Amino acid sequence: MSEIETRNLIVEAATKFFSRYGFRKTTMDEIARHIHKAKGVLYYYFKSKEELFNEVLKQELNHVKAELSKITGSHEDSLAILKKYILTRLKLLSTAVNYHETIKADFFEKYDFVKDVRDDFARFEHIQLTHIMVKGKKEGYLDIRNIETNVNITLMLLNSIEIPLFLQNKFAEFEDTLKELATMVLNSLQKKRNV
Amino acid sequence: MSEIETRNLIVEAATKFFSRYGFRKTTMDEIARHIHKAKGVLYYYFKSKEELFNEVLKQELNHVKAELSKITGSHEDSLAILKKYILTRLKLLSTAVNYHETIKADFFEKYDFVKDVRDDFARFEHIQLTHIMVKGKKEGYLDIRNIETNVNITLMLLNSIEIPLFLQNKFAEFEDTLKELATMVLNSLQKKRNV
DNA sequence: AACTGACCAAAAAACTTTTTTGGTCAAATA
DNA sequence: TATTTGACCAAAAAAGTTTTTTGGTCAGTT
Repeated sequence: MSEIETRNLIVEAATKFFSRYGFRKTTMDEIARHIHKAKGVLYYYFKSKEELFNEVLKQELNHVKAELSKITGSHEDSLAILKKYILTRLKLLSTAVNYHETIKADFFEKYDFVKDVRDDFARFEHIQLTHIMVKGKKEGYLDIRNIETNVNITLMLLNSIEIPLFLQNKFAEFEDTLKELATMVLNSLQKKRNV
Repeated sequence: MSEIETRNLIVEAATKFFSRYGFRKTTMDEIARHIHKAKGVLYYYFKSKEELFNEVLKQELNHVKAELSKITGSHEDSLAILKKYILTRLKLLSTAVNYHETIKADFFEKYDFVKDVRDDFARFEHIQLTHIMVKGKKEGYLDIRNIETNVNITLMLLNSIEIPLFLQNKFAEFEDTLKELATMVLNSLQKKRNV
């Protein structure tokens, strides 16, 4: 079996178990058994359990990044893009259970080993939102003096509501409200003239 | 010693210990010793440790409520009131450590016994914000179609950011940004004419 | 009415034993 | 040479046990 195939099988199986049981409750042995291999082979492809989890998380977030990139790159106007971005981001992340685990860990043990992947995602989002807002300003839709500040506040809000939504399972309860939330964020950035 | 005096002494001492060590690590005996009384006397005034903590939390939140009421009742225009309300709310709650403990508990054990006090505070805030927004609409400052929805979103945001701010100790880091956040919320509700 | 101090059951903490698990590696396979 | 294996080990987690602490009670005192 080719190296890449086995590696993929491992990540696939790991994704299954990590998603269902979480990092701690998943054992390397059960991942190996699931693909009918000896446990040792996992260590041929991955340095440690932490690195394997890292890879799973990375792929989970890569999927989100790919979808969000599509939105940012589309040819709609920046208002529509921003609204779609916010709603899609929340929708996609709501199913990213390994990502949820890492934010939950912020209150407990801390998963230091996922810092790089999470930082990468944070940087990605910063770039995307900056891009959208610069575009919006150019097009005259958005009334933003300090783009950096507005990007940071928007990201802070988006990150903050993840906790009630994903960790306290209020996503279903708030799903409709989220549209209003997005509208509110748009509203706060939109170019208008004071009455 | 009069009944009310002793009761106050107990609550005062309890506040001290609960604030420093939290609900679980504080013992009824040390509270009693601190006021040079036998432990049994605590149970003359309070049904249980939980009820005593409840009283401490209640007073903590009553202080916040009192300050916020002053703001809501002031004679400034509704935009200024709303901005002050948001900033003061966050500032005051940032020092309410027993309140922090109860939101932290949402991720762990759950302190069911504080539900009433917290619900009461939530209702209070709902009323205050509704009042401010109704006033703002009447005065023509705010452009709000559905007040109920806007109140709920604003509260959801305020509640959400408590977690990074208070539990992950990012209050100092974000303190300056909060002003911008308040401005952003105001902006989203303010009456303007689309360009 | 307000308070005490001895008392108890239950829970938490501390300690011990047992089991599981992450990780290694020499040898086997391909 | 590139993969894979299975036995192996130290360390950690889990399970089990003992000891200590603590919330709560109550008969009796002030």
